[in-house]
Amino acid sequence: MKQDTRERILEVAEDLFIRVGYDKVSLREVAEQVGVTKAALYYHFSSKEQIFRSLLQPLMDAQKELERLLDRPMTRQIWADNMVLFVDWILDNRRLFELMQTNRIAFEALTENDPENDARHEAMHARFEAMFANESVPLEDRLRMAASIGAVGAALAFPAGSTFSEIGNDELRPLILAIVNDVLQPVAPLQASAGDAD
Amino acid sequence: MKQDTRERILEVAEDLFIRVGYDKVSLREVAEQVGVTKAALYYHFSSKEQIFRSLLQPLMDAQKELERLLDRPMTRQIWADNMVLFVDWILDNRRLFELMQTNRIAFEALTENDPENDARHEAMHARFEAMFANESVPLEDRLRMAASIGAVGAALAFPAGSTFSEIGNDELRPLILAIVNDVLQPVAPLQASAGDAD
DNA sequence: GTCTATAGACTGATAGAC
DNA sequence: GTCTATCAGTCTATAGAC
Repeated sequence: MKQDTRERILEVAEDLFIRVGYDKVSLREVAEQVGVTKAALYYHFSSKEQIFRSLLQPLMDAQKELERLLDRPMTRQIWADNMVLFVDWILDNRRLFELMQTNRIAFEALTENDPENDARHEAMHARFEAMFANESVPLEDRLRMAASIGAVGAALAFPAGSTFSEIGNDELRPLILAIVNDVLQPVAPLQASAGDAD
Repeated sequence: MKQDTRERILEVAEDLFIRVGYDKVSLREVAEQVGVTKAALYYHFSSKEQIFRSLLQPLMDAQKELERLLDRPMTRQIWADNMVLFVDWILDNRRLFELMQTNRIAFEALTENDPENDARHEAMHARFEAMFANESVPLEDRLRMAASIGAVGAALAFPAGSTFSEIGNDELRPLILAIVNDVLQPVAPLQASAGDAD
């Protein structure tokens, strides 16, 4: 029953960071809920930031893949292909995605202090901005690309409470892909969403 | 040139809250950038929270209207009508919307301390949750309603920098309404987006 | 209206006993 | 590995002079 303390810390921290917010959560609060003292936390992690970083590690890893995807010429069709991968990743990391959504600013500040990932993260930001500002792509297309991300985000972690959190991935996936398909309206329908259009 | 100090405080605070985050911004930082001392801030506002609250006041006011809209039976068509109003409101309050998006948690915590608006805000939350959990409405429809909000949000305040902030409302409005239309696929096309479908 | 100075309450983090 | 005790730093907010 008494699992590894390190993992209990991560669980409690993730829960509090999502519900209360990273900045507002004190280590005293985390320690209390885990059932140890603050000092015990510092045995397992070198800082509060390290706890946050540990939680976000899978996201940092996925960033490398994302970088590769953003390197292709951006058309609606290619973007639609990317979105399928994006949706699948999010479905496999729903809590993590929620953590990132509710602590966007703290997450950004994090990478700025990270000498290793900072360059990569900043490059990714620049790539996004360049993509959305690229006037050789119709404004409508760029808007639809941005909107498709937002649509997926809201479906999986709606601002006002995680409303669809009890719906299973198998049920959500085709519905979300169909929505993405409708937003992007690519030439060919997305896999798994064929025949789903209205 | 030297406008009212009170307004300069609000401007600087809004900018910093959006870029740095409400929790991370200290009043010392705000005062410095305004060109006064912390104490001067307290002459104009009773607390840090009051500054935030002043910035969010238009949003609190809009909440009453929102409440009315959510009180109708929820079909895709009605939701589509609501979204037109929602898009128009956001287009008229883009900075404010950005402030709310980047400080979602701080915003939520705010209303919890507000005896007047707390009941209203909580009721609105409950209404949203009930709406998205209402199993008499097809899951697909509920997902599309949530997604339409996210799509609009991302188009107007994308996580990675406010990318479309230099595009004018007149240009954005029909494009965004067309996207909403595609997400919701109501029986009749939305106004202003007719003939825009693929 | 704005200042200097400071109170009072946290916070993240460390030292050292067990 | 976990504890008690404590430090140094930062924050919001206030008191009182000008």
